[in-house]
Formats: sequence, C-alpha cells, structure tokens
Amino acid sequence: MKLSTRALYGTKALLELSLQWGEGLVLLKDIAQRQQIPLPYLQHLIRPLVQAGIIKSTRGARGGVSLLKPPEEVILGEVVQLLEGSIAPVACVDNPELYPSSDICVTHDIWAEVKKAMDVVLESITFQDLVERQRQKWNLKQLKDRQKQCTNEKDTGKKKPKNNKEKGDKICGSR
Amino acid sequence: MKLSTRALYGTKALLELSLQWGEGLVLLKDIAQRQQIPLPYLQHLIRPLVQAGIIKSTRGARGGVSLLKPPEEVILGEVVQLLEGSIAPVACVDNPELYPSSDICVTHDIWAEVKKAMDVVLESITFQDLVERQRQKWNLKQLKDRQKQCTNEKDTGKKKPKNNKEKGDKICGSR
DNA sequence: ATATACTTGACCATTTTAGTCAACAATGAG
DNA sequence: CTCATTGTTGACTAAAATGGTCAAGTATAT
Repeated sequence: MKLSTRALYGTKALLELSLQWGEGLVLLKDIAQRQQIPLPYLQHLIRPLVQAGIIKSTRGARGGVSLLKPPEEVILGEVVQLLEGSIAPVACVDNPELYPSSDICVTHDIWAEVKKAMDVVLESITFQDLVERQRQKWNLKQLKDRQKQCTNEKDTGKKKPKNNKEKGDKICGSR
Repeated sequence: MKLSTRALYGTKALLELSLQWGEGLVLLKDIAQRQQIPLPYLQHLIRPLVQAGIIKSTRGARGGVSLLKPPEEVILGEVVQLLEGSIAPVACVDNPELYPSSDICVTHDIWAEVKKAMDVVLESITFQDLVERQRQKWNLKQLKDRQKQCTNEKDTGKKKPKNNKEKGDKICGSR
C-alpha cells in the first residue's frame, strides 16, 4: 500500500509551487534541489500535471513552471490521482463490471470502504491548506529554536532571525 | 496504493474459515478451490496468520486449518497488517525518527492522516462482520434470483433452491 | 505402512519502480 | 543571428517487488 515516489515527489513539487504562487516562474532545477528530487526524474513525473492543466510550463531562457490555478483550487486528491493513478486497494473497486463476482464479494465492499475513507481525506485538502500548514510549522519551529537559544545564551537579547531554507535534510518519504 | 494478492487472498481465506467457524478443520485445498487461489501460494501466504496465532493448523490425514479465535475477535486491520505489512503510504509515517525532516514536512502529516483514515475502517471491522455481510448478500441474491425466476416462469410455483457454490466466476481482486 | 496434509526453503519469470541519457524544441539576451 | 538556457520527448535500464512454482520434509490417522 505504498505510494510511489512519483506521488510523493510530485506533491512536494506542487507544494513548492504553491508556496511561490504569484511570484512568477520557478525553475525545475530549484525545486529538484530544494526537495532532493533528481531533476531528470522530476521533469518526467510532472508531465501529467502539465497535461491536466494544473501546471503551466515555459521553455527557454528565463522559462520555468508555475501553477495555473491558485493553490486553493488544487485538490490533493486530484493530484495524487494524476501522479499515481487510482488509489483503490484493488482494481475491482474502480470498475466492478470487469469482475463478475464483485456483487457477491464482501471483501470487495470492504476495499471500497477503505478507498472511500482515503478519498474523504485527500479530497478535503487543497494546496492552500498545505501552504498554511507549512508556514505554521515553520513559525512553530522558529519559536522553538528561539526559546532554545534563549535558555542556552541566558537571554542575551540577541535576535538571530532563522532562515527558511532547509538544505541537506534527508527527504521524508524518499527511499 | 494497491494491496498485494497476499492481503486479498489471505482475507478471503480467513473469511472462508470464519464462515465455517465451529465446524472443525477445513482443508487448504478446499479454500484454494473455492476462492481461486493457487494452493502452494496459499500455503505460503497464510504462514504469518498461523504464527500470529490466528489460525491453527493440523498436519496429516484428516488435518486442515481452522480459526483459533471466534471471528468476532479477529480484526481485519490486524490481518492486513500481518499479510501486507504496514499500510502506511510512506515508511516515514511508521517511524518518523528515521527521517529527520519529518517534523517540518507537511506532506508527512498528510500521509499520516490518510493512514489514520484507513486504520479507522480496518480496525472497526471483524471477520464476524464479514460473515454477516456475506450471508446477507447471499440472501439478497437468492431473493433476487427467485423473483427473476418467478417473472420468467410466470409463477409456476416451482421452487428451485439456489446453491451457494459459485464456481467458475472470475475472482474479484485477482490480477 | 501408507496416503494425507501442512511446512519449509529454494528458486524463478514477470512486472513495476525509479531512475538515466540523449536528442530536440522553444525562448530570451546580447 | 546565435547561443546559453530551460522544458520536452522517447528510449533505455538496473534493481526490487510481486506472484507465484517445485521439491523435499514432517506429522497424523487409518
């Protein structure tokens, strides 16, 4: 029941784009570096998103990619569907007509319920939600770091604003 | 996000055993035939269930397998876990400590929510539930078949009780 | 003894995954 | 115009996972 790296990387890439919504084009190279995704792989995996009209891409010098719609209109469920295909635990949940015994098979119903539960979550989340959650996380972390600093330095009054670039971290979800 | 055939087959096998709870030992051969599972494969895949103490097995003539606990005490979630391993969409959901960036990664939180939603469903279902659902399905089907028969035969009064063996059907979930 | 059933370990073909590489096409800057 | 830049496309591939099979072994009832 694992998601492929496509869905994981793709979601992260879209989160990057969402965070920079309204700031023009973003280089795939930069996304790849920030999210630790092999560039040539990223170039391939975003294809479905471009074709579905979620991402706009511009070639050539000063080119790049960007969201085509505001983050609040991009549904996580739709994105995962595009990157991963159906998240149904079994194929017969998607098209029961191909499986004659689906209508008398109780396990079929169960897997359909599992899929439904996942859908409820994925369809309820937009990339704007992700953006807000991310910013909140950063704020929390900043706060915690500052507190730690204060206790360490016995409250010297020095203020070191923390920068948001998180480089070199092992990416959660990569294998 | 597909389940492996192990989880699918294993669940079906346990459903068979649950349906025959209290009726002594069941032959793997019979389960394999009824659920269209290759016998040697079935023999392997139920191993974790035996080791976990969900299934009891007896070798030799007049041997077979059976449930060790009543179906209402066998949780679907536990079974899937045993057959499939964790259903977490990404490994870092299970052990965030291995992934340093988990605490600042919003996508991590999302996949954790997805897993939680699946867990709620899977942990709430016992094999007794499956048994009851299955029997209800059979009853419904019987009813429908009888109605169809009546309209076809212009109510001749003839009663052909339908047998429950569903042979030759393509199994839902098999690839 | 022997037929019956589950057990165990080794093995294997196919498919999927996670990429890489190279050639190409479009675009802007100088 | 041309050249560096940046995304596009298709072919290719190593490694892992999947979905089994096969054979030898062990326990049990008759």
